[in-house]
Amino acid sequence: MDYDPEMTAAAQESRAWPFEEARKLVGRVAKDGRSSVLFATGYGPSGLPHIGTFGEVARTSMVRHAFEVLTEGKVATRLVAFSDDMDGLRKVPDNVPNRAAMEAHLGKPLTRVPDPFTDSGISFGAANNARLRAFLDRFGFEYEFASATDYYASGRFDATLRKLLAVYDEVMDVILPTLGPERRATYSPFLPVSPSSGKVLQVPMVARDPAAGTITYVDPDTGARITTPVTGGAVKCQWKADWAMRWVALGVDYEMAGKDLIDSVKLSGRIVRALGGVPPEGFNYELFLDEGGQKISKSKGNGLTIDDWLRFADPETLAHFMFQKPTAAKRLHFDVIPRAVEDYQGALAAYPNQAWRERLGNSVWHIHAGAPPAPEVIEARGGAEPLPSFTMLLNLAAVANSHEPQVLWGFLCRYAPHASPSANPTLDRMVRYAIAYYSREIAPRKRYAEPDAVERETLGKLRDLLGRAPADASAADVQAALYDLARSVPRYQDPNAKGATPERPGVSNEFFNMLYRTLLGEERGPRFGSFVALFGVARTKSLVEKALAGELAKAA
RNA sequence: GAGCGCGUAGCUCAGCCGGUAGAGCAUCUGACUUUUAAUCAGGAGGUCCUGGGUUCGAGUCCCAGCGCGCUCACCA
Repeated sequence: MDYDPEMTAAAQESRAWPFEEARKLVGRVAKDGRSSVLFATGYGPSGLPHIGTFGEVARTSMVRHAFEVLTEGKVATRLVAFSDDMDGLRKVPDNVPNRAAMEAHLGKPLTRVPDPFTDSGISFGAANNARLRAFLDRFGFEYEFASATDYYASGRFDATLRKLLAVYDEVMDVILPTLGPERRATYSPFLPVSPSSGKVLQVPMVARDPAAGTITYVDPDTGARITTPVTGGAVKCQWKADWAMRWVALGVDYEMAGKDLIDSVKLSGRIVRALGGVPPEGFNYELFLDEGGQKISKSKGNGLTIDDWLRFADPETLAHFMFQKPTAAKRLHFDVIPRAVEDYQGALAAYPNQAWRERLGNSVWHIHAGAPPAPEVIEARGGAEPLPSFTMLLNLAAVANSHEPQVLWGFLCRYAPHASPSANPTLDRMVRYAIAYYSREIAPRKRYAEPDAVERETLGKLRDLLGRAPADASAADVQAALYDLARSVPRYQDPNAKGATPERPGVSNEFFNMLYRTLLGEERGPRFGSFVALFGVARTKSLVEKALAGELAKAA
């Protein structure tokens, strides 16, 4: 891999946050002269993959790439996406089917709970892991997936688990002062998996033997006194101890976390020191809030899911959102998507003409690991033009009242005759996204007006006019016919219109506004002749008939 | 109680290493169109929360305060 000297020079001074983060690691490497660093992200598969998990992987990847540039590729890097899938199922999620069946598995490791979404016998933990990986793969992240269940069972944690048992008292000294009296009575960094019920138990230790590597507890279901090794998957760690144990066992150098975990990061760091290790670098990003300013959480099911976002925009736009100010709380809901799309496109368009200094602060450099694609252009007005903005496409979808990409393409081709879905794949995706967004967010809010007597009569004339018009009537012809129709209705006559004469009155805006209100459910709309030409004479006629039958106003 | 974020135009926000305050939307004016919204040109609008400090110079850095909000204090 070659690095542009001007770029690496600019990187040393860049104040973009991924570089600031990466510099912490540069210092760490300089200290002990090691040849590789390990980045980690955590994931709890107790619910569908969280948009925050994507954010964490995206942001960590940005730091990783910044680090590689700073060190000119001389230090190897790895990124582990670690799934805490041995955690006990605490609560049946609200958004799953077969909730009653799932109740029976409360307390068991997530990899021992059947997935409620499928009948394939796969576990809930494994299924959610697969869902997360599918998305990370779709975006093209480079990472190694790791399952806690596998790591525990395979013995990869055994050495560190024994060490944890040896420093048991120190760990208790770190954790106990932070707990309330009730939990303090039962706390243990080791959570044995009950051989009788299969549940992950939160029980106090009655004895332990560091030399043998065993703990002893009383099984709450059977009352039996059980001695078990802490190794080999018989025991899982309580999560702050788990985090610390994992950091030490894997040698994690960098892991970021949400600000709700600030205290946990501190405590886990102290446990790492008790284990004789050095806690990883990292920082705390602000949380994502829903529309009402509440923390987005999988248990509440509020806020956007990854799939939600991808119905309306490319993954890159979500990565762009994640790049922006990770230390500021951000509302993450449908309304922010169009803006993220436009900002991303703007950043992509600006990139080629920027100096390195600006490029390294540009989100697209970080999103695309230093190699952003050339922005797509559209042939129009005899030259290459930037793509129409997403809000413009949304406007088009709204005024065209259409759920079909072809109708939008009809409008677009008037502006750019040489554009087509095959020549402009990005634009084609945006058209589909715009329609999806329109259908989801805008169409349901339409309010169709019930036509009054005069309006009904006028619409009746319009229906007859459309019935007589040829199927391929031009926009101009329809427009002219509309004006003539409106001229015959006193309500819509406007003697003050430009070019109006007493014999041939002008037409007031009120006529068109009436059409929009009754036919499109909007206050404003497109040039109606153009709309008819693109939407189709027959379809417009049936739209008018529906309005006359009161179906539109009733449905809304 | 502890920790964190935010406070800039009517609204949503940007503002990089301190150098005469920006964008989008909304609004207003004009052009164009047979008076409609995929058009164009232009205008108006700000005590950058407050008070100190550093500086030749502060929206930006430091200190204190006010306001709003979130998170953690059970679990992960």
